[in-house]
Amino acid sequence: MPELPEVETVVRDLRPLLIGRTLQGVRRSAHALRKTWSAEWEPLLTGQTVAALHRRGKWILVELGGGAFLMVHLGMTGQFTVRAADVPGETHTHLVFPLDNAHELRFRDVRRFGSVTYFADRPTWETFLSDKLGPEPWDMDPNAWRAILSVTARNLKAVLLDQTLIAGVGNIYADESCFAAKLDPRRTGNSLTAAEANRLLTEIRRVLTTAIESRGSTIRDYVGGSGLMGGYQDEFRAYGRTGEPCLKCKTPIECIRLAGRSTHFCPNCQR
DNA sequence: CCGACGTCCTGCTAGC
DNA sequence: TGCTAGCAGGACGTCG
Repeated sequence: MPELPEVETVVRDLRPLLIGRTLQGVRRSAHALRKTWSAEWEPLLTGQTVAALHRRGKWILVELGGGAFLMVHLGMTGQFTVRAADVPGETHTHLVFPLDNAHELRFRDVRRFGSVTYFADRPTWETFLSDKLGPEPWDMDPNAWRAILSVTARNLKAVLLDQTLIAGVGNIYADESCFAAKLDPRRTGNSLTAAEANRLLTEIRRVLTTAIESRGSTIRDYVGGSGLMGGYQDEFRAYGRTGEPCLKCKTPIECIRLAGRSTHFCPNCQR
């Protein structure tokens, strides 16, 4: 669910709520997350002060004063929020970190595709992510992007969803980026001209930046770090608009299955 | 090696 | 009105 703009919003929301706060301990539910939470981490975290929050792709990194990190992935339905301790926890809250100010850092995840894991230091998580994540969209060198596309027979949708090629794009923003770039998501990477590849990267960056400014998109579960919903769902031009008229040419938006995901596009504008 | 597809999990709803 | 098949912001393992 949460893609780069939603994860970035969570991180920005959490910074003023978490930095300088001390973790008082850990409470957890009986349910297993995608990656197992280890009880051995709990004494290592307790008493640690939050020094910084970072985002890399769709991953959140909570940097602790002692040099260790909590690495969080929200999966499809994850929520990572700070709430007053006297506000009752919602169902599917799997990890609770009481803070030193009568608040709690809470990880809630209905489908449990998300995870929270502990890393002893920065090199350890950087190594863990190194073979999983390509560059951030704004760090992607246009020459490298053209090279990536030129050597693959996969369709654009599959390329955009592949986190090892470019980090942070998910199902919503893949569709919105293809629409903005006027490219048919069924096109193969190696069919794009250099100009088309450049256009796609430009539009990915623009769409993601605009979505961050709107605090991301709330379809169902997503909320920011303080519980606020996103606003970019009102700006969708392709995603979720099946059968509705294209906002440019009135042609009904089509929905097909691509890379195993529902894919929305305008068959007239996107070529 | 690359690309396609099933699987993990729960909740909601479109369509019968 | 009531039921259920199918689908949902993701990632990863397996198979051909």
